[in-house]
Amino acid sequence: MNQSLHDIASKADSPKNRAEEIAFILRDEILIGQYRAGERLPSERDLVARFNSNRGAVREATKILSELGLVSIQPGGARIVAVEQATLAVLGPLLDMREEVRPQLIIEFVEVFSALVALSARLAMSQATEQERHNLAAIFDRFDPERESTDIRSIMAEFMQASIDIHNNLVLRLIGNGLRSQIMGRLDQTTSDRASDRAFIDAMREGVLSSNADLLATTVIRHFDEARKRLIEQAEINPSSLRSKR
Amino acid sequence: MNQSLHDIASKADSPKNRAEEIAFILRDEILIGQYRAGERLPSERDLVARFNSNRGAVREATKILSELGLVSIQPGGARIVAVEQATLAVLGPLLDMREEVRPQLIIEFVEVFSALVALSARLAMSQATEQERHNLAAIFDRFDPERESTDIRSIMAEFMQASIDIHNNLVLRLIGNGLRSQIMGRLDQTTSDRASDRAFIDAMREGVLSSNADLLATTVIRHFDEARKRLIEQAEINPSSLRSKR
DNA sequence: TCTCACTAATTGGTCAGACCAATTTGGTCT
DNA sequence: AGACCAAATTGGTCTGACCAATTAGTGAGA
Repeated sequence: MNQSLHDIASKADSPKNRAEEIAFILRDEILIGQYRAGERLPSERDLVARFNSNRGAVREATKILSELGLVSIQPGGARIVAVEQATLAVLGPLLDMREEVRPQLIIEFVEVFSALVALSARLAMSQATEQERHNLAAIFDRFDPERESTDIRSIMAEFMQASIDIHNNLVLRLIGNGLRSQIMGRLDQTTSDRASDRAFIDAMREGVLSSNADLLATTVIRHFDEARKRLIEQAEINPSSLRSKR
Repeated sequence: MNQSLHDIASKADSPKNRAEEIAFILRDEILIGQYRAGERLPSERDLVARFNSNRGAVREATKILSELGLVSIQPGGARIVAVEQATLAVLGPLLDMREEVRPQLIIEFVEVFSALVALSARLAMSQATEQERHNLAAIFDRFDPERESTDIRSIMAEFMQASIDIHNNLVLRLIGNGLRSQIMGRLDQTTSDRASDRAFIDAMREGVLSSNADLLATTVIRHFDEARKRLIEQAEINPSSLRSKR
């Protein structure tokens, strides 16, 4: 019955219908590299035969792939597009499927996320009311070094969301949505230095309460920098082709 | 015959088939606010009647909307989702359709883009070979204060792409793709101080050649900050509901 | 009058088969 | 080799049908 917790936590996307089922299979095959960029996707009729389905469903599936930016559909044939031209929505599947690139990809995510959280913090500080700053600070009070459920990662995520609610930058919000839905929930549990976490959290709370955007932003960046270094160490211990071709 | 130039430049998306045609119309209606979030989308059969089409095409259209994150399709009916939960792909249409939010949206874009270019510059500097730094610097040599075709904006865009090619951060690249396809080409021509532009470009070139990531990043941020301030001034002169609800 | 259970209508999901227009392909001729 | 042409392939469009799940409506009972 209650298998939802596990499913949602890890490999997230379960197809809602036949079209998505087909689309996800093809998507994964493309991400694995089974087709090379520029190559032709099998024709709709071939896919119908392969999946024992009908053209309607297959067409909806290829529509999805096209929307992901993974294929380019034209009369005469559909062609595979390089992953580098796709949308953020391929990140999740990429994390699930390509174990070799996973460590590197997570590091790259941290690099970007760090800058975005720092930016969001600055923007929020520049226009937060006293009430909003107070609410923001309250997020950090949830941190409890004893309890694992309140790890710094979820606090960071919540802080990101809350700061976005304050400055209300739609561009930042949409990017945040994409990153959250693709990455969060697919990250491994990592052990971090709780004392160090405590220090970061305290610094951030102080930054928020004193409306010190610089302190806040630099603390955010320092925290993610530490996380990044830990990730690099792990990746080097377990050398799974860091900095490899994708 | 050669109408492509104009079309590509402004309102970019011309539907490739009936499904996209329908999808774009519905998308725009949703973005305009014709349906409120949570409301039900007309049934597929109703849409068939309205667009004089068939269910296949209509279903492909709603599939696209679902992929954009604008509607949530379930057996029993499809519902409109809040714009804030969509993907980056709604930014372009939003710029095209909602004149009132356009200035604010562009400012928000600049805020985010600034941080991302700065990040990209830092990452590139941290691992660029001498050859790569040289090529990067060459981009700035294209700037010519006399010729309008080489404005600082296109140089910045090219620098962003080139720096991404160096550090090869996929997350950053995908976000960059999304922003570029949605925003670039929809920005108005703005007049900027060519002398000031010259100064920024020179500083960036120096930053690149001396591998001074801090100089490079702060210059990028200063430039976009100036651009942002100009945009705010323009928006206040032409007061089209800045900081309004979306 | 309200609530709940049941029924009927609506809706999305799936499927088969057909025709068109454009592209692609393969062969032919120069 | 290269240009050209005809045939096969491919995506685009359309019709009509049936199923399963949801929703909305109705009526019985409290």
